[in-house]
Amino acid sequence: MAHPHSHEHDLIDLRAQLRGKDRRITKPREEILELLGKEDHPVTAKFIHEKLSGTCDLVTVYRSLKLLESMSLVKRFNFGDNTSRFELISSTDHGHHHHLICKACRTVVEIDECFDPSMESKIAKKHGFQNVTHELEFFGICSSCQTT
Amino acid sequence: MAHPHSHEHDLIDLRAQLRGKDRRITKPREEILELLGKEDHPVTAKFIHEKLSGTCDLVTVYRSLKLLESMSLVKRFNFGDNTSRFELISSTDHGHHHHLICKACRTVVEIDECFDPSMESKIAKKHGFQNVTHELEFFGICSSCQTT
DNA sequence: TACTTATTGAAATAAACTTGCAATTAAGTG
DNA sequence: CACTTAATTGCAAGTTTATTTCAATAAGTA
Repeated sequence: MAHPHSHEHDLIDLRAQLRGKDRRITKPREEILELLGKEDHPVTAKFIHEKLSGTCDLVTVYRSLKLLESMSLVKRFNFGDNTSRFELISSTDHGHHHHLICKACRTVVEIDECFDPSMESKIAKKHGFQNVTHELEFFGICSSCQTT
Repeated sequence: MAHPHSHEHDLIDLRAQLRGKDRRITKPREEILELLGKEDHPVTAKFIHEKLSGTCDLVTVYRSLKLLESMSLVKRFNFGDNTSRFELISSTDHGHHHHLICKACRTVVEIDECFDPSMESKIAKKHGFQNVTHELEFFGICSSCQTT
């Protein structure tokens, strides 16, 4: 699920959301958004820092990602290796989609399928929770790693 | 979802699986299994170490959990805070169930519902993956944290 | 341009987890 | 039961990921 030119759109979103909030449009924030716009899968802060090769500090990457996440421009994922991965929230699915991850080589495939949303509201009602969302990831062995 | 006396059963499993494998039944391993048998929800290595209060080192807890996980006696979960949590695999559901976590107070509720398993095989076939499993967790705001 | 203050970089700190190695101990054998 | 052997443990040190502190920098504004 590529995001062809969505990063342009996200830069507009960034400017719009920052305006009048005592926040600033900075080079690192723009660069991180632009880079995420070119990536097809969630990437780590370290990966972003390496790709940006010295234009800003790793600390700034962490801070920027946290900000972009709080602005709902970026979504944080967890693939079970205790490392956060980040993906641009696309306007088409509002960041809601899932992944299929190869347990051997860590290849990631984007998944469009999701289950019946009524399950979520059912669970919310049953346990008295509000704003119930879910995180769903699939794990398996990809075709190239099946060579036994 | 409590595990009333299942820890006894798991001690038997532990002994059975270790026997003849150049592995040993040790006090820390037994104690960790017993403790997990009394817990209703996934707990962190740190939590286990504190509960065991000095009977063994935190390093041993990490190592034991890794072993128990590899023996399929314990399952590792990830609730998005970059910390592994561990739960005894119950004989009834083979460790497959999900959780509803309060984003505010981190309270955990066990969930029995799951989606149609055909979705998994459909995804496996579509992308040429084998042994496809999934991790699904729900997040929301629990009733006591809704006081706005 | 000058001012104000959000943001950055660098170093220090924190938290989760792993590794190396000597000391300990489980479990088989005589 | 004592003896032997190697798996396991504890402790210290090391990794990795992420956060905090604070002086220096730079974005937005008058």
